Amino acid sequence: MSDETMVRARTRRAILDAAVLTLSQNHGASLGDIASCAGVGRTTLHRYFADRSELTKALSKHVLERIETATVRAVLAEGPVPQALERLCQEYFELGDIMMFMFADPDVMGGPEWKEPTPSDHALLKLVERGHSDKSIDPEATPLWVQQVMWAMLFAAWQHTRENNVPKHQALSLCLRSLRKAIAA
Amino acid sequence: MSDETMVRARTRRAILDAAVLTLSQNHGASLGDIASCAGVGRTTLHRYFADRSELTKALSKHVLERIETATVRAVLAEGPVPQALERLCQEYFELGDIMMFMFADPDVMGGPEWKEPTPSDHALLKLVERGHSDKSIDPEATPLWVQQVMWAMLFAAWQHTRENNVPKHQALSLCLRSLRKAIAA
DNA sequence: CCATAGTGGAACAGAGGTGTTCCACTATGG
DNA sequence: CCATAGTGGAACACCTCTGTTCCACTATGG
Repeated sequence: MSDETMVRARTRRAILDAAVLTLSQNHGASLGDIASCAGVGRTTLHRYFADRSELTKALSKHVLERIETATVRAVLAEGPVPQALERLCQEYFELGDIMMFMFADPDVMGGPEWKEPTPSDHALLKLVERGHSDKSIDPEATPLWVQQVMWAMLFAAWQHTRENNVPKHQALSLCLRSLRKAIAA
Repeated sequence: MSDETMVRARTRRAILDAAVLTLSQNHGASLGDIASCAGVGRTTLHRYFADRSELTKALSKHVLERIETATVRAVLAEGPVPQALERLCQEYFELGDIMMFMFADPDVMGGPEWKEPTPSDHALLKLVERGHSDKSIDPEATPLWVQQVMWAMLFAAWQHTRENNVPKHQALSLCLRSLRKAIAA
């Protein structure tokens, strides 16, 4: 796994990134579309991922990893709860294509690793509980609901930039403001 | 168009409803899937909609109509702004499959009638402006952003019932509460 | 220089969806 | 009763995507 050549690692990464980008725009894209988006022959794609299901599996793992590292970077355990949640949103907002890809292609989130809570889920759970303790989060808002609302708001922000040609920073600003108010005590 | 037999009108409606239901769950469903979900032969489906693009077109129109009637029922011009928005959310929430279908199948929203603002869009625009006038809506929240957030919250609520087995009334209650707070002044 | 890793393209068979035609069946109003 | 509207299913050719095989090409380190 990790004893791959530099070249192979780079190609592998290029294919995964291209898959995210292509599928985020066109859910029904063919493997040929993905390959050419990655600047790679379809044959080469099959050398790295034998069939579509394997690509999907790797893609799922790839997305999870990106989310995990983004969550870690937000250091949710530190500072006031509202600010921590804001940092998390900013990190997730940066993921961009990854996010829209998740919404556009629900099949990828069908694996067993998406059913059970990830470390990210746990970190957010703890954060919300902390917010309940120090009265900074609406007691009616359960951790699961906060999570749903956060992703929905991020989706809204990206959609806002796409459809209404709003600059990213402005969309993010609106997103953070609305989310903060929505779940405030 | 309107001089259809009762039988044909019923079958046509059954196919459209089945298409919404099927495609909301499985974006890549085949025409055969849709036909059998409607309790109809694939041949019959082709009698009503020559090819897939015609079905998509009719589906787009169907969805728009459902949204329009829901908007009308919310009588946005009457009563306090927050309550009016709440009524709108409740009406949209009732659409259920229609909503999730829209998010699951962006292709349907690609037609020209989705680019330019619909009567529903206009009604919501006026409502938000009224909310700005009487200080009941956050002045930073533009009509377009309010719209994005509303749909995102509705999506979150439906997702919340699907994934977390939360009763619909509870999800709707959370949705209304969070939306109200998010865009309040 | 050359052995090897990495790649692209052509070609193939298989699977599944699509659109069409044709025929047999059922129900319903005149 | 029977003519007609409405339907379902089988069969068909067509298309696209898929997964695979095979061969020729390029680059790079020893």
